[in-house]
Amino acid sequence: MEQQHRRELTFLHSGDFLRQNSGVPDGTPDDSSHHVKPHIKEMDFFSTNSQSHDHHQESKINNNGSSSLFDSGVNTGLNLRSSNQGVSRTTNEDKPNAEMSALQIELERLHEENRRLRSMLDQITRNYRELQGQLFMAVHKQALGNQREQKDAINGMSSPIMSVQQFMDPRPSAALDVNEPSASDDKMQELSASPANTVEVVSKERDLQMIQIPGKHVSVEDGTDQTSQTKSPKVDQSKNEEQVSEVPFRKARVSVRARSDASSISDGCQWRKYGQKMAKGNPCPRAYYRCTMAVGCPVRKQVQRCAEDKSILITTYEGNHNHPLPPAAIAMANTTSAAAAMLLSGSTTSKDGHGLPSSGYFPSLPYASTMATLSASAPFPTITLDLTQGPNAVPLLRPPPSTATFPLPLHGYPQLLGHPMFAPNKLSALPAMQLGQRPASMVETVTAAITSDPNFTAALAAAISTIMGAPPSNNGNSNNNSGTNNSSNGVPGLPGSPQLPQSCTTFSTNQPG
DNA sequence: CGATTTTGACCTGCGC
DNA sequence: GCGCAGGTCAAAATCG
Repeated sequence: MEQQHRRELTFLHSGDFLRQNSGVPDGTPDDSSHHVKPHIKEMDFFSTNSQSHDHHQESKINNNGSSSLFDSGVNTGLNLRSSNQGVSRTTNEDKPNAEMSALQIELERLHEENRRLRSMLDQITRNYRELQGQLFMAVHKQALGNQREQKDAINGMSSPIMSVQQFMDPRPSAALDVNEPSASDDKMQELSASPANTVEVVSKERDLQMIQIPGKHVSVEDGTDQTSQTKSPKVDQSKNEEQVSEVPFRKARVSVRARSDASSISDGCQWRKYGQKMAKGNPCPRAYYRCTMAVGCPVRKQVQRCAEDKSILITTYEGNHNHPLPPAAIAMANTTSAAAAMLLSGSTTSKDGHGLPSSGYFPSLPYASTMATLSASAPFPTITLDLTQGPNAVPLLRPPPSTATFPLPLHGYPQLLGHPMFAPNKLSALPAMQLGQRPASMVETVTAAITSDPNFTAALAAAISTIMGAPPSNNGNSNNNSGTNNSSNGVPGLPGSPQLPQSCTTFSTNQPG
C-alpha cells in the first residue's frame, strides 16, 4: 500500500503522471478540460491517500476496464494510467478529434460520477461513524446509569470510569477490515472468527477492564482477575494491542449447565473428541471436543459433569464457527453469542460465578441461579448459563418468530457485538434499528431478551427446547441449512445466510435421556 | 476403510 | 526454577 502510494507520488513528482494524463489532451485542443483535469487528479490523489475505501472502489472500477481511472485512479494508478495511455495514444494517432472529444466527455462524465460516488461514500462513512458514536454514547451513558444505580444499591461505590472514548475506539473499523473475506486460508481459522474476535477481544481487553466494578455482585473481569492486572500490568498493557488483533475469540467462553443423563452431545453441530482429562477436584473427566463441521473451525467445547451433581452436564464453548450451522445449532449459537456478548459487555456479572441472587441487571430475576453469570475464577471470561433449576424455572417460551434460525452472524456488525448489552433496558426500546436496521434477528431478539428481560434464562431455555425438541438426526448432520426448521419458526429463511460464517459460539445441551 | 475415540505424552501458563 | 493443572497432539484402537 504504502509502496504503491509512494510510487504514485514518485510519478507525480516526476511529472509522469501529469504527462501521461496530458497525453490525452495532447491530441485535443481542448485546453479548458485539459486544465481542469490535472487539478482534479491531484485532488483525487490526495483524497485517496486518506481514504482506503476509495482505493478499493476505484480498483474495482479499474478492473472493469473503465478508463475513468484516468483521473480518479491515481490510487489504482499504474495500471490505469498505462491502459489509459495506450488508449489515448491510439486515439491520438488514429481517431479524429471528434472521437477524442467524445472520449474526453466520457472521461469527464466518469470522473464526475466517480466524484459523486466518492462523496457518497464519504458521506456514508461519516454518517456511519457519527451514528456509531452516538449509539455508543447513548448506550454507554445508559449503562453507566444502570451500573451506578446498581452500585448504589449494592455498596454505593463510585462507578468505574469507563472511557467512552475507549469504548468508541475507532477499532470497529479495524474489525470491519478484518471482516473482509480476503483472509488467506492459513489464517482462515483465526479470521473466520475474527470479526467477532476482534470486537470481542476488543471488548474483553477494554470493556472488561474498564468495567471492573469493585462491587460484591458486580464485577467483570477478564481471564486474569483484577489483582492480576495490577500484578502484571506489563502483560496487559504490552500485549493489549497484539491481543486485540490476535487473541482468538475463544478466549471468551459460554458455559452451559444443564441437567442431562445423556453422555452424548446433541447440539446440531458435529464434534470430534480430541482429548480427555481428569480435572482437579472433579471425579468426572473433562472431554474436549472440536467442531468438525468445517475444516479449521476453531470452535471447541468442553464437556464435564458437575462434581456436586453428576446429573448436571457442563458444556463450555469457545470460539466462532466459520461455517454455516445446521438449523438446530443456529438458534443456540446465536443465543450463546448474545450471552457471550453480554459477558463481554459485562451486563450481567457475578463475582462468584454461580448462583448469585439478584446480581447484575436482573434484580428481579425470579430464578437467580438460572441466570447468566460471569465466572471470575475462570481463566477466561466465562458466562455461565445455568439451566439446572429444572423445567419449572424454565418456562418453555417459544421463541418469537424472529428468532428463527437464520444464521445471523455477528460478523456483519462486529462493532456492535456486545455494545447493546450496555443498554440493558434500552435495547428493547431500541430494536433492530440500532443494529443496522436489519430485520429483527435471533441475535437481537436474544440480546434483547438478555438485556431487557429478567427472564432471559427462560428465553434461552426456549431456544434450548428448540434444540432439544429437534430430532437427534440433527446431530452431526453436515446438512441442510435449507431446512424446514427455519420456516418452522415462522421466519422466512434468509437465502444468503448459510454462506455467512457463524460468529457465534454454539450452544449445546444434551438431549435428556 | 475412513471417521471417531481413547489415551498417554507433550506443551504452556501460572503460582509458589 | 519447579511442580501442577489445563489444554492439545497424535498414534493406536475402535467403530460403523
